[in-house]
Amino acid sequence: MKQTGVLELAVLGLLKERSMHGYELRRQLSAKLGPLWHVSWGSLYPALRRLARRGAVAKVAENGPSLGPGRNRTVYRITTVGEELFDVLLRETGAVPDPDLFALKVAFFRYLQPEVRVAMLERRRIYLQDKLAQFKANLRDYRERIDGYALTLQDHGMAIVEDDIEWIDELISKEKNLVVPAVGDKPSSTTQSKL
Amino acid sequence: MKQTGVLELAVLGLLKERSMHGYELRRQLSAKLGPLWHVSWGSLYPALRRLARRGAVAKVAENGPSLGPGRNRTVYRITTVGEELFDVLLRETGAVPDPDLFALKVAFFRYLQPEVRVAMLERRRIYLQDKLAQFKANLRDYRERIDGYALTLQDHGMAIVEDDIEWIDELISKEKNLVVPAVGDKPSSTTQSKL
DNA sequence: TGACGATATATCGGAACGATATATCGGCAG
DNA sequence: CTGCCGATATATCGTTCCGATATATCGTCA
Repeated sequence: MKQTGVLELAVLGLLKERSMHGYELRRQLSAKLGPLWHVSWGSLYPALRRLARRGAVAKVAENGPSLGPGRNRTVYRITTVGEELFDVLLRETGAVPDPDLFALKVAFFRYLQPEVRVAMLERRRIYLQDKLAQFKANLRDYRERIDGYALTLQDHGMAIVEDDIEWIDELISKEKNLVVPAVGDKPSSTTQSKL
Repeated sequence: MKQTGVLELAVLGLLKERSMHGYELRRQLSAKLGPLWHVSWGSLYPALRRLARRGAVAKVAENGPSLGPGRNRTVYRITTVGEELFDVLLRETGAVPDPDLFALKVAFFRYLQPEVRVAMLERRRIYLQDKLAQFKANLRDYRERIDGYALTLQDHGMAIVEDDIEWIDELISKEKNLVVPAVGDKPSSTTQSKL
């Protein structure tokens, strides 16, 4: 059951913006994520089929001669079932250990309310902090028994996780600055954020 | 064909140190890499079988009553075929896009000569620099068309890659300091590295 | 005209994962 | 003493995802 469903979320989120065929789906995705995640054909087309089988996406009537290069295109649109599925997948509570999946969720943050965004970021923060603790516990137990290469590997791993946490914290504080001030607060023009 | 062979390399490298059964293989691996990589049973045991089928590992005669808790253990040892395979996999030239695989290779650096280590690190550096270029090109082309979340995602992705490059550079310079000075060089006691 | 690269979809085989099942052992709480 | 729990240990199922590869058409430029 490796149904992380990362492909599903990606496809649905993009089709939410507008209908597309597989090839363009991939282009749009790599525009959004850059080299962070490279979708392979061997996963994209099957994912599209799975979604179609589930009724989450549907083929758009293909017509008109000469629809540009490639010609043999199958344009998909998202259905109401798909919209609901997208919402479920996006809001899904849980640790989200897969970095690709988390990145995707952030890429679709605009579909979430600020509170939900913050909640998700804080969940991620806890996960990362836990990972950091695991690194420390591991080094405490095995530092003597591993060589310098394994050590620098884990040290660098920790540094990356720490960077991740810092980034998450920045995102959280940006989100909080966007929340409307409570009654009685004096809004200051210097706290504006233009994310 | 996702035969990155990351499991194969891991198992062979650990069995090179000493014979072990599956459960302990996993413990040793997580000691070496910490939470960097978590091997699942669903991949470890099949990998062990694949290696056995290839003749790279063999079962050690299992005997004696009461061999500790769990009891039903199958201890594997590496064969000469396995030693050769390990060498091939470890030295294998190529981009190594999979970070887990690269981490593993570093974890087994002690089995490589310093020149080979440096060559591998420099290959990795090129790969990362290329990735950075891809980020830049992608932002150049699409910056206007993506939202702030996608932007910060890619920015952070770049920062991580830059950190990675710095780390690689540190490793490279450490390796170079370990190389015996050329004839005519005055060895200085301050350039010692105790990696 | 024909070579070439971009566009477009499809499929195959295999690797890895998460979940789960099963069984035995040691320890310790009741 | 008994019953339960957690650690030890192996195994398998179903699914996802990947890399490679095949196939075909279109536009372009020599």
